[in-house]
Amino acid sequence: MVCGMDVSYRGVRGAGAAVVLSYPDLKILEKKVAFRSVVVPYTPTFLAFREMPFFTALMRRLEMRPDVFMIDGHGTYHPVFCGSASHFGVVFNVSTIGVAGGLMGLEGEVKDGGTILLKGRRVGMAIRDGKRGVYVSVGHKMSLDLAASIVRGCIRGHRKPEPLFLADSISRGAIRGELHGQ
DNA sequence: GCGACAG
DNA sequence: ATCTTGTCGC
Repeated sequence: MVCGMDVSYRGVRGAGAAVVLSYPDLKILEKKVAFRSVVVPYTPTFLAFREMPFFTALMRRLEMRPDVFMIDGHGTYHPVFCGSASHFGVVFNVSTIGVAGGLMGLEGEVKDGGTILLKGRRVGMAIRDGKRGVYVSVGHKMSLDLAASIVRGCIRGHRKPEPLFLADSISRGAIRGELHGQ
């Protein structure tokens, strides 16, 4: 089972969504949403501090035990090799994969074909389906090759792999729905 | 319609 | 990430 997690915002309010899918058939097994008010502003390379409260709430609500978590953000592709996907994996001691739509332009960053090197370390891979692709990096307890293989196995005709595509649309629908309930 | 993308 | 509106395309 693979679980996609993402957070959508509307002003100070945010909605986090976790979607558990079977693998490799990608059938939805569980969905959870958690609302919170954010207190931490967004600062590049510190995304985890803003999103962890949502992930923690979602982990409390999840009933299933996914084998791997897919996070909308980077893993080892980070100044200190610890992006939000890594941070989350370490805190909960689970396997994680970071998937993001773009690079940040970090110091010591080199693109070697589809491979991303950071200060000489192989920290990411570009995975493309159509015109634009996504960047995959290891979060925690996972090899880059397996992470890339799993992400490829979750692509279903969208730029983002299905677990994140679903978590993204569910969290967006949830935060917009909260507006209508006020 | 839904998703991608311009901007 | 979000705001907003239209257009192109499957």
